[in-house]
Amino acid sequence: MTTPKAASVTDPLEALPGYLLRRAALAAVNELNEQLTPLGLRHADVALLMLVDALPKLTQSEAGRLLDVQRANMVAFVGRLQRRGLIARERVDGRSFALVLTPAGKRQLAAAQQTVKTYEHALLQRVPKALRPMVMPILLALWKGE
Amino acid sequence: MTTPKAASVTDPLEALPGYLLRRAALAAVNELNEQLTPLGLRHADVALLMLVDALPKLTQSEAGRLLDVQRANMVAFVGRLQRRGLIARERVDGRSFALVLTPAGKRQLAAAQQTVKTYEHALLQRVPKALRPMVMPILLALWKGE
DNA sequence: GGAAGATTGATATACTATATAGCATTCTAA
DNA sequence: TTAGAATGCTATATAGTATATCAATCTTCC
Repeated sequence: MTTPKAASVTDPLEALPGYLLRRAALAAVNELNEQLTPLGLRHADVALLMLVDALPKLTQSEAGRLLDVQRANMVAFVGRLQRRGLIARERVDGRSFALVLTPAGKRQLAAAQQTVKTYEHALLQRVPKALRPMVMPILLALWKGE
Repeated sequence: MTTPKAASVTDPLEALPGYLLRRAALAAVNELNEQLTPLGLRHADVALLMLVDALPKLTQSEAGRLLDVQRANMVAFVGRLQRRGLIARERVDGRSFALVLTPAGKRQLAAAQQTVKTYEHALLQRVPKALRPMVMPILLALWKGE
């Protein structure tokens, strides 16, 4: 009788909440990215589009702060979406612009929202019903300490 | 009276569990990495050390599968820890080796474990006591659907 | 026992995400 | 009005991750 291997082996990392948090997040983001590929978008793109849509007159660096993306990295990020005609920059100031969605951007966002909605729903669905109401409070607490 | 800005703005992304999951995980990993810098380790290093310690005779590519790291990327990863004298490779097969901790590796791991323990504890502490027992089940469910 | 296919470690390579430093321009506050 | 802060930007570096491919070795099945 051979010793059963990998399958039955106990991974000690799975006892660590921080590790689970990271693995769960990676798996989830990858899944979302896959589902977004038909739209030619990545999760970060959709996040920015949603942000710009929800917070009109949002500035490029304000968006960066909300998304935790360096000012320097926002340039190419926004630039790419602008080149694709999804976002426009409107001077609001001698040094900053407000980001706005173009009509095409709004359409793309609407499509992406559908995907995201389905994805988020499926994600929650994985959690046993009884625990589901605790998901958001727990994740918020883990992120910001409430 | 001016309109209050960024601080009071409602970020629509914060209503999405998937987004919270990712942000929480990023924040947590960054925090752990900071706490590990005195040891010259990154979170992934510690994960591998823990794995190798807990699962003796673990093979390089088995470790990769558990950590979800491509075989190709395990080469440099393990190589770096080997070059630092923390891990050794023992031929077990014409084509594969088992990974084992060197004495120095065991010492480094012990130190790292302390850091990790403190970190994991602080992480859990952020969650209100009543919700704490649900953290692990929820994260496991989000990751693997139970 | 031998051939076909799978597995392992490795190399090369590329792409994404992210971080820092520095710069010119513009705004804000003392 | 001047000192300091903020903004967008460039350049650059690093970490993480992905794919394709290779030679050597192992496994399976006839």
